[in-house]
Amino acid sequence: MARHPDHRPVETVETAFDILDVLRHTTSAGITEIADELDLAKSTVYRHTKTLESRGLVVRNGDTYRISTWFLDYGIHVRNQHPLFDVATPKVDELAAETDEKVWCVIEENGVGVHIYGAEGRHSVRTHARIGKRTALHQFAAGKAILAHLPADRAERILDEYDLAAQTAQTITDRDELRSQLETIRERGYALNYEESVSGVHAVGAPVKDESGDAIGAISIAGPANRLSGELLTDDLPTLLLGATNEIEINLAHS
Amino acid sequence: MARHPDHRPVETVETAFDILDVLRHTTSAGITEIADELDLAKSTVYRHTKTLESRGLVVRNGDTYRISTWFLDYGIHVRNQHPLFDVATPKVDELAAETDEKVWCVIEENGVGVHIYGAEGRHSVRTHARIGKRTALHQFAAGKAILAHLPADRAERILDEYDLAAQTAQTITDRDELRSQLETIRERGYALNYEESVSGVHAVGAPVKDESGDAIGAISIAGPANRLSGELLTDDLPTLLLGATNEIEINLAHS
DNA sequence: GCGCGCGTTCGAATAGCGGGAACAAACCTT
DNA sequence: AAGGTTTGTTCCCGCTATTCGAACGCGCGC
Repeated sequence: MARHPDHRPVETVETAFDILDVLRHTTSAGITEIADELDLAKSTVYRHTKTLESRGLVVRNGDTYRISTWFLDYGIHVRNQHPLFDVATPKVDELAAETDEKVWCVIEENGVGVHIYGAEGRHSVRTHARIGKRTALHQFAAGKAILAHLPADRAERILDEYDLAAQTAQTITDRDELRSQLETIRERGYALNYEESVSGVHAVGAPVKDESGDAIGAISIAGPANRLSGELLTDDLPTLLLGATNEIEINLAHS
Repeated sequence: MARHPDHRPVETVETAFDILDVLRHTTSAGITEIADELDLAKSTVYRHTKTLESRGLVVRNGDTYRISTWFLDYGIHVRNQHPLFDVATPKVDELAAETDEKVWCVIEENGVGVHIYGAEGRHSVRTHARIGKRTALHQFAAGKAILAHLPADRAERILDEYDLAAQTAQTITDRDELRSQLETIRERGYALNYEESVSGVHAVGAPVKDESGDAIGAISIAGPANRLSGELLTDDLPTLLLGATNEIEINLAHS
């Protein structure tokens, strides 16, 4: 495990997923449209698309194709078998009912945060977040909570890779500032987000750690900035949230 | 469109998805395990898996791999952009709140029913249904409602293909019986399910039709057999349900 | 400590992928 | 109505990229 052999990827597989990516971004597209976009011969795209269609992975609608609900089956399966899902879901529901705000369960995968479950409170804010949404870890409360509780070298490598892109004017883009925030987060156990991912939205996030103390995910509570402020944001909600994540960690260890 | 050209599929793509299928069924597997299952050389599986990993489509955990949450992103995207999703979701929630039972939104794709959204009522039965679940149309209320409102030739072709496999002892396996039920369903506008998909569970299903009168999906209400019986099952719930699907159809036409 | 089993690497052979050109049908435009 | 444009579809050839099998090195457990 030292050398870099030439690991050339299987190009045919890459083009297949390139095609699927085009279909994912364009809702529905035809053969020529895809071929133009990817700079491939029509015949190549044709054969690939027919292959995917025969597997049921894309669905034909007249002369255009869209990706099929098999991906929903694959995706929900992935989510449901994640160790955090079963134990976190009921707690997320509880938190949403108690706080009346939007509550998310986020896991870490390859250095990004993935929203795997969300519960609506009665006064939930509507953001563009949705199940499956991937967000850079430094841009939101749950992500920062995860980042702060990852092994130091992994955290640094993740920061190297994603380079602190800004999402709003408040997003932390300075590495030193982020480092000191992460330190604070480690000390008090939870993270705050002041309009760093969506303007007008504040949030609290707390990590869910495994036996070795590394974060495998996080839970967050988000709401409008004017409602989530003062002691509610810095005391009441964190207390509630930490209680929940603590319970989740215990259940996680015994499952 | 008469001859049978030799439509040979792209085999490399097929093996890639064969690998993904193995990973989907086994939670997590190693290179050799996959290679044995598929009768492929270890080196082939190795290269494919590394390709999928470099795209983030599978995730490595020590020496085993699992499929990644990208499929959740793909899948939820497919669901959200389905025309039925946005208009059906609020109605499904309403029905669940009003009836206190489990309510599902199902769409038809390639002759199978796909559960794309479900809402819990306070007394929901727990079945093995979940988002993304695919079910043969003849086996459940929503599916029969769809089948009854598909163009006759398409419906027949679907029945040819799936051959009326039984799910419980009550599942309709006789084609003539099914045909006469579908006729009844067309007349009264809704379908009933007496333990045909899950023993102990009854359900009502009604189709959602597009402008041309063909079903694109259906909504169903399911609950324990002893609670869902008598006039509730044959009168009250159908009335409620048909009101909802009617509204959905109107909203669908204006969107 | 020895061996089985795992992931990993390499090279070689061939089959299968990709491209381009040509066809057919549908669709506008005129 | 006719011709031009664009689409999906088919065919075939050449070359490359995929596949396989064998060999290596490592770690785990018997």
